[in-house]
Amino acid sequence: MTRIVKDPVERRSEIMNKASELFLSKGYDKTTVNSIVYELEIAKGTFYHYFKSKEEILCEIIEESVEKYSDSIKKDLIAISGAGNKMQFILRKLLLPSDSSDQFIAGIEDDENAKMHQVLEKKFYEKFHPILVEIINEGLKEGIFDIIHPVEITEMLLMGVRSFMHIHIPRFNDLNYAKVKLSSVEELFNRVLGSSSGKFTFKLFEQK
Amino acid sequence: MTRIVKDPVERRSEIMNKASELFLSKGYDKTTVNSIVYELEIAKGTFYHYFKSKEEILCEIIEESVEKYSDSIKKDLIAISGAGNKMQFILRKLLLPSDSSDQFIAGIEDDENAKMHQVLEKKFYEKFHPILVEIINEGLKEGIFDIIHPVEITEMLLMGVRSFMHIHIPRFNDLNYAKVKLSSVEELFNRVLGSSSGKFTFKLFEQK
DNA sequence: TAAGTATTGACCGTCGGTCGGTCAATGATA
DNA sequence: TATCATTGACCGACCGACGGTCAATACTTA
Repeated sequence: MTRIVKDPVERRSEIMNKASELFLSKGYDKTTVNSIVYELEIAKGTFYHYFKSKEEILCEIIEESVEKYSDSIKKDLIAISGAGNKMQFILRKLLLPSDSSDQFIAGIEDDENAKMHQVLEKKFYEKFHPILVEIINEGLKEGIFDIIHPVEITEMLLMGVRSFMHIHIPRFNDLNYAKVKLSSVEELFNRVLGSSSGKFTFKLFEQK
Repeated sequence: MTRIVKDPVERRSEIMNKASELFLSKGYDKTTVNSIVYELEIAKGTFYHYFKSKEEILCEIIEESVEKYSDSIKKDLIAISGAGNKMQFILRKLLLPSDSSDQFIAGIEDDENAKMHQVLEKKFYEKFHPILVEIINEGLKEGIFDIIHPVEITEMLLMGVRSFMHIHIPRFNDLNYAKVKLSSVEELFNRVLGSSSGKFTFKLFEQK
């Protein structure tokens, strides 16, 4: 029973980091508060001094994760001109896990992680829906998009594409497979945003 | 401790019915196996004689529920001619809770029901995706639809519309609200299926 | 030294799930 | 018809694991 006192800010993030790690490797349900506490060599009471429940720490981890991710994308978007290019950029980001420092976004095993998945998708929607709507409105002003209900249609597209990702991304190392799936997304967005009228065409792949 | 023996088939469905009732009213997580067993006045062992886990009975309930629902829609579809009409019919069914003897489909409170929601959406997708793809292929042959990747795009649309439902249906008693939301779905499908080319136009509302 | 707070870990209630065993119906045997 | 072995529906005390609590305790700071 060696008692170690740390800066509360540090301790708090220490707990969050370990919890993240375990949630990602073993899943939310199968990660027990006891195991978090055991690996950090702290008492259970310490955990509950910083977080009021297991669910709360999950929400905070995901909130932080999604926010960091969306902030970095927002920053990149500033440097891009034109709604068409912005939309293309964000679609690539959403579909290609790429440089993800954030592993939560790319995807988690769905079974036995229902709670985690639910919280993630909700936060994801909250952060990205406004971004997409803004881009679309910009495109409407530019006259390259053509759509009557941008808010609602973006809702459907965003959630649809997320589901699509969860189904298919695990197989994206097969390049032909990935190509067909990404072409489908291209087709969907080109049609829906009215850019098939020729004003703009999405290409999710770089041209060779 | 009065021991009552029943026809196994009857007992089994008795347990499933009570579990359904409780899952819907209190949610999956908050429904304990003990409470199911207590209300039926049977022993816990009896429950586990019929079902190997709490999750198993959830899966069976939802499987049965979704299957019943999709079967009834399939039956109705036979009597409808033309892919356009079929698509319109099925969209209405999916978006308007209507006559739902099946309460699971219409929607369940999402928080604290992550598991239930996950299982439901998966089954829902499995049953309805093939139906939609078939209708679209029919429409392609008829020449009224125009789409390159029907399988993939149907995946995205189906899941997108489901999410959309879960967000908005609770407020569908406000008619103006419902009208805007349904118009959005109309717009989405008209565009995506190429029916904006004039060959077919969806109308989710009856014309006045 | 007093107040405040970070830390401890024994303890709690509840949950899903187990298991040895009971009992009535069934059907073969003599 | 009387006997007995077999089956499987049913029972409920019990279990381990879980998330969560709380009074005591050690450390920091004013």
